[in-house]
Amino acid sequence: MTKSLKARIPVQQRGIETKEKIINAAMTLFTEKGYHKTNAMEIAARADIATGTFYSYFNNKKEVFIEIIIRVFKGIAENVLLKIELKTHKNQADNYNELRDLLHFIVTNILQAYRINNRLFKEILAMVLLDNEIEKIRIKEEKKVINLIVLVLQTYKNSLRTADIEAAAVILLKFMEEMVHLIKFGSTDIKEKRLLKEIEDLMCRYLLIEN
Amino acid sequence: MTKSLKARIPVQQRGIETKEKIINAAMTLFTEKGYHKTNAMEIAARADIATGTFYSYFNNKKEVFIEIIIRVFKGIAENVLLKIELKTHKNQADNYNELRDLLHFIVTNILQAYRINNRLFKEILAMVLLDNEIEKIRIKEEKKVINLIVLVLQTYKNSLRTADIEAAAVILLKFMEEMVHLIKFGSTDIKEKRLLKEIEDLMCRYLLIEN
Amino acid sequence: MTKSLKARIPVQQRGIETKEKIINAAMTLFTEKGYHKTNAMEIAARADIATGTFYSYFNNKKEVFIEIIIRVFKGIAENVLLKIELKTHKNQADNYNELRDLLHFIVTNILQAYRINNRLFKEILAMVLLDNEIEKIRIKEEKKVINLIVLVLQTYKNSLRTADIEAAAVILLKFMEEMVHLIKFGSTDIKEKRLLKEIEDLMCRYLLIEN
Amino acid sequence: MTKSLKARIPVQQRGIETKEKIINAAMTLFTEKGYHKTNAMEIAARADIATGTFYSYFNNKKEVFIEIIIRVFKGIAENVLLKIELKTHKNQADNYNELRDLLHFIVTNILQAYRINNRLFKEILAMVLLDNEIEKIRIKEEKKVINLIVLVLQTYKNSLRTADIEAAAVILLKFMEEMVHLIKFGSTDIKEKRLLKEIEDLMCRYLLIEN
DNA sequence: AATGAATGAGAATTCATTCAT
DNA sequence: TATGAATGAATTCTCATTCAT
Repeated sequence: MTKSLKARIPVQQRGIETKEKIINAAMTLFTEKGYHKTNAMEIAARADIATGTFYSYFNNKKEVFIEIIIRVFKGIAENVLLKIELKTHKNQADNYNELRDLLHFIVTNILQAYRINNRLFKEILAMVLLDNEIEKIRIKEEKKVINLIVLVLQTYKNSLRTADIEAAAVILLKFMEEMVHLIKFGSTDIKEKRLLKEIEDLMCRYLLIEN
Repeated sequence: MTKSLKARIPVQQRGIETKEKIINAAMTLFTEKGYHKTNAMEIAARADIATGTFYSYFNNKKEVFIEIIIRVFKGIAENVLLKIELKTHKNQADNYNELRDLLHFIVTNILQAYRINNRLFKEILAMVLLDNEIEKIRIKEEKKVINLIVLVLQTYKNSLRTADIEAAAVILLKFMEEMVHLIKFGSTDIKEKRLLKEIEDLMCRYLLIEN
Repeated sequence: MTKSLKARIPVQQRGIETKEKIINAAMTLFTEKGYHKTNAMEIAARADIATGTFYSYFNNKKEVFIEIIIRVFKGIAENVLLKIELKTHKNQADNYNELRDLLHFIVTNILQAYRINNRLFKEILAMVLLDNEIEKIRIKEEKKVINLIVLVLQTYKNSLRTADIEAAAVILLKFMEEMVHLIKFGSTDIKEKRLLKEIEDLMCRYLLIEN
Repeated sequence: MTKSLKARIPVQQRGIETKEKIINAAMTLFTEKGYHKTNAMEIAARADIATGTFYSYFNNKKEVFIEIIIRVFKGIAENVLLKIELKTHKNQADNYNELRDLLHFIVTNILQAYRINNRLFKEILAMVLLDNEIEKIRIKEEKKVINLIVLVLQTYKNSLRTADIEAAAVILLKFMEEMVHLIKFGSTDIKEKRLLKEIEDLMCRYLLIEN
C-alpha cells in the first residue's frame, strides 16, 4: 500500500517504452501459461530488461495484471459501447423492428470486440473472482455499462414491456456477458447461428411489446 | 497418471474416517482463506493428522479440491434436479399458469440449494476457469443438467414459443446460473425480489405462448 | 531440457566467484560425506550463500556433481595424457627397453595423477554406474583416451606382438584403470611395489616382442 | 545393529515362502528401477504382502539388497568356481596348450555365469562402492576366489613365468572381472570375439612360459 | 502373525522481492 | 537508472519405519 509510491511513473519516452515492453511481455506470458504460472523474472526476461527494472515500474506482478485487465475492459468498452451510443442516438424511432435491429447490432458488436485470447480471458475472469481489488475494478467498469444500458432502455421506454429498467439492465448485461462467453469459449456443440437466434429472441420477447 | 495409483483407497473404517476428516478440513480452509492460500500442511494440521497421511489419500491439494467440487456439484444436482423431476411429472397440464409456476419453483429451489459459502464458490468457479481437468468435470455435470432441462421442456412442447429446445436449454441453464450468482454473490444494490420478478418474467416471455 | 535454461550463467565477476564457491563447497561435502548424504541446503550453507542462490546456478545437486566429475576427468586427462604424448614423441626408438620404460612412465604418472580422495572417487564411480547421463560423459572421455592409446601403440607398431591395436587399447585402458583402483583404493594386503612389478610385466609380455 | 534381532527368521514353510516372495519382488524392482528409486512399500505391494510384514522379515531395505547381493555372488561362485576346481583337478599335465585350454575354459565359464541383468549388476557394483558393509561382503567373497586362483596357479607352478603368485592372482581376478564387465555391459563397439582373443592372449603371455 | 494406517523429519525447489555495483 | 546477483521463507512431496487393530 505505502509501497505503491515506489513504482516509477515514466515521463521520458524511453521509460514509457520500457513500461510498454513489460506489459506486452506479461500479456504474452499470461496468455501462454497463465498468470499464476508466470513469474516476475520471466516477464523481465521476455521484455529484455533486468529483474530489478521490472520492480522500478511495477511494485509486483499483480499490478501489471491490473494494468492489462483495465486495458482489456477499456478496449471492449471503447469498441462496443461507443458504437452502441452512436447507433442509439441515430435510431430514435420506437417500433419493434428497429429495436430488434438495435439488439442485434449490440450483440454482434460485443462478439466482435471479444477478440481476446481465450486463456487470457479466463485468467482475467478467475482473477476477478479471486481478488477483491480486481473485483472492485470490474464492478466499477460494470456500473458504467449498466448506466449506459439504462440510458439506452429509457430512450425506448414506450416500447418496453418491462417497468423496472434498472433490474432489466443488470439482468441483460449479465445475460449478454454469459452468452458471449458461451459462444466464444463455451463447450457446447450448438452452432453460433442457432444460439444467436435464441439469444435475440429471448431479449426481444423479454423487452419488447409485440403487436 | 501413473502417480494417481499412489493415492491410497482406504479399506479399514479408520482410513475412511481419515479421508473424510481431510476433506472437511480442506473445505473449511478453502472457505476461510481460499484454495490458493491454503497449503497441504495446514490441511493436515486442521484434520489432526500428519502431512504424510494427507499425501497417502491425495496426491496433491488439487485432488482434494476436485473431490470437494464434485460433492458440491452433486449436492446441488441432487437437491435441485430431483425435485424438479418430481414436480414436472406431477404437473402435466400445459397451460400458461402451471408452467409459470414450474419456472418459479425451479428458480426458487436452485436458490435454496446454493447454500454454499460465497468464498468457496468463487474459488470453485475460478478453478473451473483455470484448470482444464476441473473444467471437464464441470462440463460433464452440466451436460447432465442440460439433458434434464431438454426433457422437461419437451414435456411442455405444445406450450412453448421456442422450436430449438436444445439451444433454449443451454441458454436457460447459463442464464439461471448467472442469475443465481448475481443474487447470491453479486454486487448489485437491487433487491432480490425485484430481480426475481424480472428473471421469471424473462423466462416466461421467452418460453411460453401467452394468450 | 527446458529446465536447464533456468540455470544462470554468471556474467559479473561476483557471479563467477559464487559459482566457484558452490562447486568447491560441494566437492568438500561429497568428499566428506558422500554425494547421496549431502543435500543442496548444506552445500549452500558451506558455500556461505542462500539456498536459492544454489538453485540459480544449478538446477539440482546432480548438476554440480557432473561439473565436478568433468573437472576430475579433465584433471586426470590433462595431467597424464599430455605427459604421455610428450614422452611418446621424444621417444621414437622402438626397442624393447625403451618401450618398457614408456609403460613404466605411464603407469607411474597415472598413479600420481590419482591424487583424488578415495571417498569422492568411489562416489564418482558409483554415479557412473547409476546414472546414464554421467555414464555417457565417462564414455565420451574414455573414447578420447582410447584414441590416444591407439595412436601411441601405432607409433611402436613394429615392436608389438599384438595385431589388433584397437582391442588392445581398450583392454589396456580398462586394465590400467582397474589396477590404479586396486593400488589406490583396493583392499589387498599386497604391497604396491609387488603389484606394480606384475602389472608392468603383464603389459610388457602382452605387448612387446621379446628377444 | 541391536535392531537386527527384530527380523524374524522364518521356520515354517509359509514364512519361508513369504521371505522368498519379498526377495523376488525386490530383485524385480531393483532390476526395473534401481535400488535407490525402489521403496519398501513398493516391494511389499509387489510381493503381495502388507508393508508391516516386510519389516517382520527384514529390518530395512538394505538387508534385502544384501541378501540379493550374497545370492548373486554365491550364484556366480557356485556356477564358475566349482567347475574350475573340477576341471583343474582332472587336468594335471603342465604343458602350454593345456594351460591355455584351462584359461579359455575359465573365461568362457565366467562369461556364461554372468547371466545377471545389466541394471541390477550395476546397482550391486555401485552399492559395493558406496556402502562399507556391502564392500566388506564383497572383499570376503573375493578373498575366497583369490585363494582358489592361488591354488590353481600353484598346481601349474612349473609352467608359470611369474614368481609372485599372490600378486598375480589378485591382478588376474581384477582383470577378468573388468573384462567380463567390458564384454557384458561395456560400451565398446569391438566384437566379443576380438576382445576374447586378446584377453586370452594377454593372460597366456603373462602367465605361461612359451617354447 | 499379518495388516495397512499413520508418522514426521527431511529433501528439493520456487520466486517475489531486495540490494550491491 | 539499470543491472543481475542474492535472499530465504515457504511449499510440495517422499519414504523408512512404527504402531494400532
